[in-house]
Amino acid sequence: MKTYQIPVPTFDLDHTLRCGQVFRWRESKDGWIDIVIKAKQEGDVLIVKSNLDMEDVMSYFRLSDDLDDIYKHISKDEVMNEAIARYRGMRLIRQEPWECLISYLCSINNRIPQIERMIQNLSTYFGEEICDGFYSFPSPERLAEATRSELEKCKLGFRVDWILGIAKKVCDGELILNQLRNLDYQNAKEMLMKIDGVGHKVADCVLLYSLDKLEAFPVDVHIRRLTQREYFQNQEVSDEIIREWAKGYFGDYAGYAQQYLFYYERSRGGKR
DNA sequence: AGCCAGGTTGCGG
DNA sequence: CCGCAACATGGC
Repeated sequence: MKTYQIPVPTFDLDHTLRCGQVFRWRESKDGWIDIVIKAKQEGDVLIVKSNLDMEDVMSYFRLSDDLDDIYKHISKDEVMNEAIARYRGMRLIRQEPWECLISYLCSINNRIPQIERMIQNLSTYFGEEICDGFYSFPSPERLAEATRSELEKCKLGFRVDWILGIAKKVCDGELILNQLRNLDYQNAKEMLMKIDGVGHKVADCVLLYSLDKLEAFPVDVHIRRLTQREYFQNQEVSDEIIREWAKGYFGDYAGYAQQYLFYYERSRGGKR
């Protein structure tokens, strides 16, 4: 276990881990913990304990993203400015694509606590025990050799066959997720959407959260509700219209805008 | 009890 | 291209 103290100019660990993009981090008395990483923030310093190299930690938290420049690009209106003011320092996280894909398949027509439970179940049933009580996310190989009824124990619902199918594709080399990084956004999205169970939303999530496509703008119920209310005068417009609008309105960093708006919309509970 | 949740698919128009 | 229901699970 190595310890890093990383100076971070514009960064907020709490917002970054609470905004709904990752599903395995837990908050404890002394900071945050994932399977192999512990992290806490003291002022402008991020303190990390992990076996990872420093550069991997920097990469994971996207500490090289120029947030102030990104804010300049997406600060288009009062709604966006309010979201930025509230969550200043929130960064996207660069996730591992395989885990990201399965995680967002679990997100389909689901709630966050249950998504977290499914991922926890998958890990304890099919992952490897790293240290007592902590299990890694299962490998594609391990999931591909699982039976349907074994997977059903994880309470995945109708997602079981999709997940099995994807695991097999990855094992066969038919789907090489990291390769999609080399394609542009449109082409990578087309490839992802050939996968059974992957539509626009899941594809955009995987592209944004794990494949560095910052223009991806995942449209889910919350983003749809907020966008129609704040930008379309309560008109009902299709998701395709919303995606096209976001691309033109927010530009290359639409994905960052999406994350701020998503968190903003989800945490305005009760406030009309 | 019925509706909804970080949707997708397959169907009929 | 559009809208629509079904899909498994669980919380309110």
